[in-house]
Amino acid sequence: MSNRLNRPSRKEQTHERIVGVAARAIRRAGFNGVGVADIMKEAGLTHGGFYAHFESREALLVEALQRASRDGGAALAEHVVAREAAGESRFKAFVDAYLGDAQLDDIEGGCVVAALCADTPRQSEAVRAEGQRRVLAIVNAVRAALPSGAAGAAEVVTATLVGAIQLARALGGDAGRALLARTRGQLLETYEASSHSG
Amino acid sequence: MSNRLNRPSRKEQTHERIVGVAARAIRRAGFNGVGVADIMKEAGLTHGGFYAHFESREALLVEALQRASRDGGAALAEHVVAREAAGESRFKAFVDAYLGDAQLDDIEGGCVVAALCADTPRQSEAVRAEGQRRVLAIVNAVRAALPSGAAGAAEVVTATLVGAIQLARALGGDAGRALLARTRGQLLETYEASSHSG
DNA sequence: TGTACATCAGTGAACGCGCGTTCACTGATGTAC
DNA sequence: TGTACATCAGTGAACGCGCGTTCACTGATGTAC
Repeated sequence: MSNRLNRPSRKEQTHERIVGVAARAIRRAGFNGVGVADIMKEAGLTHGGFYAHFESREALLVEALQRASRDGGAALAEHVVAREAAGESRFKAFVDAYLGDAQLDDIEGGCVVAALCADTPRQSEAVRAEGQRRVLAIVNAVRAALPSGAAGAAEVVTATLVGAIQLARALGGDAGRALLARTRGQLLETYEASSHSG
Repeated sequence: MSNRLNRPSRKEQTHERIVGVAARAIRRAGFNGVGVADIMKEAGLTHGGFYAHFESREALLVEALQRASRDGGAALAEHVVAREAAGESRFKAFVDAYLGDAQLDDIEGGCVVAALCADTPRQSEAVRAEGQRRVLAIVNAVRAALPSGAAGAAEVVTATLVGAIQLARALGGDAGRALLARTRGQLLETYEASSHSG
């Protein structure tokens, strides 16, 4: 709990720091790629204190998914707002940010659904449930960014965005950047045009 | 080596059986989700014999990726050939097979790129290199299935297919099936139409 | 066809290691007076 | 403001377990004569 000035307590600050580290770690290394001790060490702590903050490793994974979604969404929204203010269409700003070359190497700071959705069906019930919420969240974000006439395409566009980033990362380097560029072009052509004609 | 009748030796048969089990296991449970002992047990063997067949666990992963790609591709091709013979367009047959409802629950028998491409950047150099080849292979398969006028869209369509299957599996159940159905419709509308008009 | 022997695929115990989790303890924090 | 004490966040050693890997051995296979 916070103290009476509503400032986060020391423990709350530590808790948030651990979750923040974990949110990046699971995107970088996957659910099974980092251990409790790694995360605590990266947060500047020893592993023994972990269970004062979380009931289990799995409980941390659930919090980390939410946090990664929040952080990733915030970064994306910031980018979109800036580009929209500069006169770009919202959809173009969204697509350029989501499929930007900077996303190729920034797995740990990027979209949590792209990084982990293929792995959520293999996780425990609690993690799967949180994964479902993260998928719905990104579909909604895409719907809000689409031209109004194309709102029905939110799921397909989300699939394209998520798939393209994954394929580009798997290819890496120039081949990955080329795939991203082609996908950006195709998405804008398909869905911005459809909103003008429909 | 094979004997002089060119029949696979006992050891070769066992090797292939292990690789086949592993090809399914990595799709089901992920690269980090199954151990050497699990795979050997599922192949009806004890874990001690593993290193008579593979230099390391990683070497098995590379072989399993190739094998999963071959098996998944063969199943898909069979389906496409049958539907084409029944008068369907190749692209519709391909999309309906790849995004069929049966794919929702059949992760271990489905597309290896959809199951594992998000995880390959986190693996060793050898596995990543094999992952790149698997991505190129599926892009080529999609290109061959696209209407000739739309061949340039092979990468975007692959991204959509891979992303859609992953999102559908992460959502599961009715929501997943609905996403698949919408994506099938949208892909046919977008790319079969474009081939008629262009 | 039958026997003797070399080959070799597969067994199962053992290894060192890192994992998630527990717990008795420490030392800093912050309240009470 | 200063001291005494209770609280509690974080420490670090220890646990049981399962992992990838190794290796001495076994028993079946198949060739030589």
